[in-house]
Amino acid sequence: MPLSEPLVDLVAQRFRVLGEPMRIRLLDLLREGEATVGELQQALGASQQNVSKHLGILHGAGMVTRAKRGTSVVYAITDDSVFDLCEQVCGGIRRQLSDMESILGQPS
Amino acid sequence: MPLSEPLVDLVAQRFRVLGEPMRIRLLDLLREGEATVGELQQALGASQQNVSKHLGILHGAGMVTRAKRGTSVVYAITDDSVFDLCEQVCGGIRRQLSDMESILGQPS
DNA sequence: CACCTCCACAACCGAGTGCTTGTGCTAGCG
DNA sequence: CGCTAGCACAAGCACTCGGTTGTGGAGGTG
Repeated sequence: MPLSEPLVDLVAQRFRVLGEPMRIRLLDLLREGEATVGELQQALGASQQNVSKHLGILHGAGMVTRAKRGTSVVYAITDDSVFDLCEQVCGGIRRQLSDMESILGQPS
Repeated sequence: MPLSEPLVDLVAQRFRVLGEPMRIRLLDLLREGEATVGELQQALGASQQNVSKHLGILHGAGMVTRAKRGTSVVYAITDDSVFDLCEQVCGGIRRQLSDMESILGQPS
């Protein structure tokens, strides 16, 4: 049976959140542990406002947690299952690359 | 160690392809087997050009295969692993919903 | 209290994208 | 050969979105 329309929208919205390189990089940095906005900003070399904006989107999607510690704000991964998604995607990319190489390796 | 920049872009691009409701619906329809553009168009109630365009994007990402059969073009899922991704996302959505309900079910 | 740090929110702009309209091309059919 | 069906490509338009700039507020520090 086909998926319901609202569920389709939710799934698409979730994928769209992960469809930005900077957000992928933020999640990848938070993979090693919690970090403040300043630390992430320095690690990425981006503006503070931009980093904060993307972190807000990730927080709105429930993928990261926000906690105030002193004057700083600490972000952390909510659920490690996000990395399973990235792992599957990386696996798919590797598979396509190997297919490409096997084709290029045997010219007509 | 952090992910390399080109890999981050590839992963984000892949997620972005799945970040459109209509493409999710197309993959969901193809889940039951191969189908022509006209069949998918009728099932979705969308324009033929729009369906063809999204199918082209899915084909460019290597997620569906294209084959000409008579005057029609038949599309099919390339790799079933795409559905594992959707399953994980749906699982995450269900988890968040249950968390929301558990919070709303216990008012302060 | 004055000052600075750290961060989030809002407005703006340029680029990307989804959808529509229009068109051309290929394959079957009488 | 003329005609239709089925599909992909291209241009145009409206919308979304990512990035920058500007600003305000919360929380330490002297």
